[in-house]
Amino acid sequence: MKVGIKDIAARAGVSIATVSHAFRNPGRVSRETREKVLKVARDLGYSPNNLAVSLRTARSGNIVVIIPDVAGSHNSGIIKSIENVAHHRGYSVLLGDTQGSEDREREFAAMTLSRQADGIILMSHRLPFRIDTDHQDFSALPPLVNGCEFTGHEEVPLVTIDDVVAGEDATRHLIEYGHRDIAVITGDMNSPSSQYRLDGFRSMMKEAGLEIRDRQIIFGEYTLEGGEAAARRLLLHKTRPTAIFCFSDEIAIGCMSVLRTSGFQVPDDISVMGFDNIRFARYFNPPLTTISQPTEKIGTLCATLLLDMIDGKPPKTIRHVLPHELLVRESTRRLH
Amino acid sequence: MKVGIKDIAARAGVSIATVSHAFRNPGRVSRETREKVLKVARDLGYSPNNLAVSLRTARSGNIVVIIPDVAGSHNSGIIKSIENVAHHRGYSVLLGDTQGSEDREREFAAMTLSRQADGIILMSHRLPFRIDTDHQDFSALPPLVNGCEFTGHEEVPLVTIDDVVAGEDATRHLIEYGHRDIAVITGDMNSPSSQYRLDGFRSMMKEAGLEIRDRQIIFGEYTLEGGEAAARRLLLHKTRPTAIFCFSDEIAIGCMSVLRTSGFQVPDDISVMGFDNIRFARYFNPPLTTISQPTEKIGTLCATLLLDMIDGKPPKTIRHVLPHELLVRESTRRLH
DNA sequence: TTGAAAGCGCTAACAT
DNA sequence: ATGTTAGCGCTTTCAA
Repeated sequence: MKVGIKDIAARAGVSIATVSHAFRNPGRVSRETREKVLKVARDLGYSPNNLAVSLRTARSGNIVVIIPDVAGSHNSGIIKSIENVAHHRGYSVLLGDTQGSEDREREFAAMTLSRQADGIILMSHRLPFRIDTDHQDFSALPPLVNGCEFTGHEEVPLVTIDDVVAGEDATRHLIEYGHRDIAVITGDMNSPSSQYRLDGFRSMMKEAGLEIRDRQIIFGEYTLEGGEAAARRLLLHKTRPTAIFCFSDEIAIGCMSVLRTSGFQVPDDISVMGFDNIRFARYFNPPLTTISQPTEKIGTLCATLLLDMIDGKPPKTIRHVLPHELLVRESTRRLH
Repeated sequence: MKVGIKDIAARAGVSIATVSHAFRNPGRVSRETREKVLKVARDLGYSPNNLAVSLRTARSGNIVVIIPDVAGSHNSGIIKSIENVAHHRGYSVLLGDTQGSEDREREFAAMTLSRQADGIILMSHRLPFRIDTDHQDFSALPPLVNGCEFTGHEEVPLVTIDDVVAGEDATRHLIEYGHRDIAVITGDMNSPSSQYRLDGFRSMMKEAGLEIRDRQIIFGEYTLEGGEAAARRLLLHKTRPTAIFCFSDEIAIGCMSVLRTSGFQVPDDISVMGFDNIRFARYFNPPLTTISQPTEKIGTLCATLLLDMIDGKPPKTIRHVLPHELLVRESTRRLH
């Protein structure tokens, strides 16, 4: 039933080596034998067993992307562009949705050790290997690029935006709009990018001589529900901010929904600022002011870098900082 | 550098068969040898070459999900739940984002032929195989389950909702709210589920004795931009509908955004109804009235069915119709 | 231009 | 309980 290279060889009256060459090394086989082989292959409905090919060539043709949540709007955009370049270069992508679990990060990363994947795109802040025990040094790591997050290892190629500056830009916008009482809703603070954004917020507030009330910094998580919960805590207090800087658009959307049901108008009563510029941001009511991340470029660059590494071309630059952009729409309002 | 089963065998002073058994067939090896083997394996940093295992066992441990757009909110939710059950059952998922291209559907499906995947979850309305030529009959197809769409082949296990009834339910809601002038914005009409929804709309309108103006059926596509474009066409005409039934939430969101910028209030001037109940639907302003699809259940069932098939357990039921639900929120309004 | 043969790393039937 | 051995399906030297 399942036809292999040797069935073709038998039927075409050539050796299996010739069949193999006919496919991968057309130059080493005469035109006519090649055509004969190809025809027989077609007649027999042959399709190569890539497992065997991979075993032999030590190249699986897969890359694995390790990401906390496939369904997040920002993430799925990145995945899509990764898949796109991978496909163009003949690779498939294995999906590693970790839900933030370090165990699962490790499991997925182990697919390179077990030869099921040739490299890793890691959207996490922790390296899924024990450098000290599993690997002697970084050169022994499988091809790996770190996207959007920073593991703390300078040796690992990195694709990201400048979260500190982005945090500053967002805050500056609010300040320029006359806000003095600015709250922030962070995402998971285990992630360095969240810390950087908060650093940016703090430095800009300080620069403007504005006071930061600890109570107005809500440590949340990167979800719609996180935004809701945080907004509720914010509204509870006697004094309320005039603007809220949310560390993701999803947080902002969750937050705005609570504001609305609590009777607040955005931006008339409270300005809300997001982060990411997910697809939905400009469609929201009101359209979301946000920091735009170059989602597609991030995915494309991660994949390109990784595939180059797999091909033996180490990246010229280790640290790739892509430009972000402040997008002022209608969820923030100038005071007075 | 790369340690294999035979390195362990050598170091532990046993045969490679014993090493293999120590891992996969612990009962067939004495306690002490097994422990010795395991220890050596750990010391040497052994990790099995799953390519070799797969080649030998003829089981890749991968399933491929073929889906038009990974980044679509409805889709990514399904993928996430597929990934979840796959992972629990020891499988990985290969991502097949096709952007609607039939070629790419075929390419991804071919991964089963090339043994890189053991089965397929197909979110498309066309079978990526030529039944006549590639395969004699359906029993020769690789394990396959069809999700959310219908290929027209009754033999292929199917997980879906009843789109006709869902279309009727949506339309009935609008009619019950007093609307007589109802427009619809469809998605890609190549997809049978779109056709079914439209069938449902038509039959319900007819049942209510309401007139359907052809001009008020806009054939669009399942995107935010599709919703925008369709809404513009709708608004252009002298007479306007009082309600718009959109075939996806994304369409509805695009549509509402155009309504808003054109000065219309939703639902005061025009009611808008979505479909899918994506995560964002209830957070929208106004919260979206929609038909809820059991996203997670769809993914879970698809994966379970497929994995069972791979394990040699053919599904008892071929056609799985999951319940949908009308969710009345605030984007539709009772007339008068 | 073609073929013989070794072997990628592992599993599993069979033998001991 | 452990070992021997024959492959899984293919690529790739090396020789003819």
